[in-house]
Amino acid sequence: MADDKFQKDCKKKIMAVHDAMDVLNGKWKISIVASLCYHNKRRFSEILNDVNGISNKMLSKELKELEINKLVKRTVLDTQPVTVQYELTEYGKKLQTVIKNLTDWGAEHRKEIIGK
Amino acid sequence: MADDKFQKDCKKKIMAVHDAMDVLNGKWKISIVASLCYHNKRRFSEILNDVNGISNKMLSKELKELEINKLVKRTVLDTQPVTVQYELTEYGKKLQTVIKNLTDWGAEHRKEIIGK
DNA sequence: CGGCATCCTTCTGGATACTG
DNA sequence: CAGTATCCAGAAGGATGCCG
Repeated sequence: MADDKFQKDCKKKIMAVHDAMDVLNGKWKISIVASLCYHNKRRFSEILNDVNGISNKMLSKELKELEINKLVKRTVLDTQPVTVQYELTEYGKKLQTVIKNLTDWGAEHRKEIIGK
Repeated sequence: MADDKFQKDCKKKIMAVHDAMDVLNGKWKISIVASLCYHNKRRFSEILNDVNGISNKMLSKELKELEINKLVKRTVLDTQPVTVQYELTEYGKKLQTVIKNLTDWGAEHRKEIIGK
């Protein structure tokens, strides 16, 4: 039946979404990507300041995971003392649309809660 | 300086994204929303089947949280035995764009990993 | 500056069984 | 069918201190 095919298609899509979220799990990962999305190149301490409430341990850990998943590129500049720059890879940049949508939705959502 | 304003704007946007993810935290919430996004009206056991790997406990819990945050509407139909229908609220439907973007990205991402 | 190591608490979520 | 209850392991994540 065609229903069957439709059903299977939906499951596939839902799994795709789940896969996407697998890479973006953790309390801060999306915020980090957002920071890099809005700033292009960004240093460790700058991201630490961008993302409200994150600890250096978590930033370090989640950045590493994002790097492993090829969303983020890490560059060490040999200044004194050491400076490290992070940026989205071409692949990571494909999330920009998602981030922007989430930004809009989040801003609206905030109004919705504060409104009460 | 204008730089200062830009910086503040970015922080606001990043916080908005974080707010959004606050509502969508948990391992399964986005997948559940995706299921309701692609199916419109959906029963408890159907979602259980849609979302691969979720337990009834988690489904129940996360649906409740989504309901509290006004993303999902729950309707009990008085059939025998009881049937419960879930659907996105108008507000929740505003996430459809995000879900669709994530679906596309997730599908691509899957290729990327399997390709290796 | 950009981390890593350690400790410790809280939260997450799976398995299983039970209820109206 | 649509949940709830309990039990419990392991993961997440905060605080703090140390290092090149």
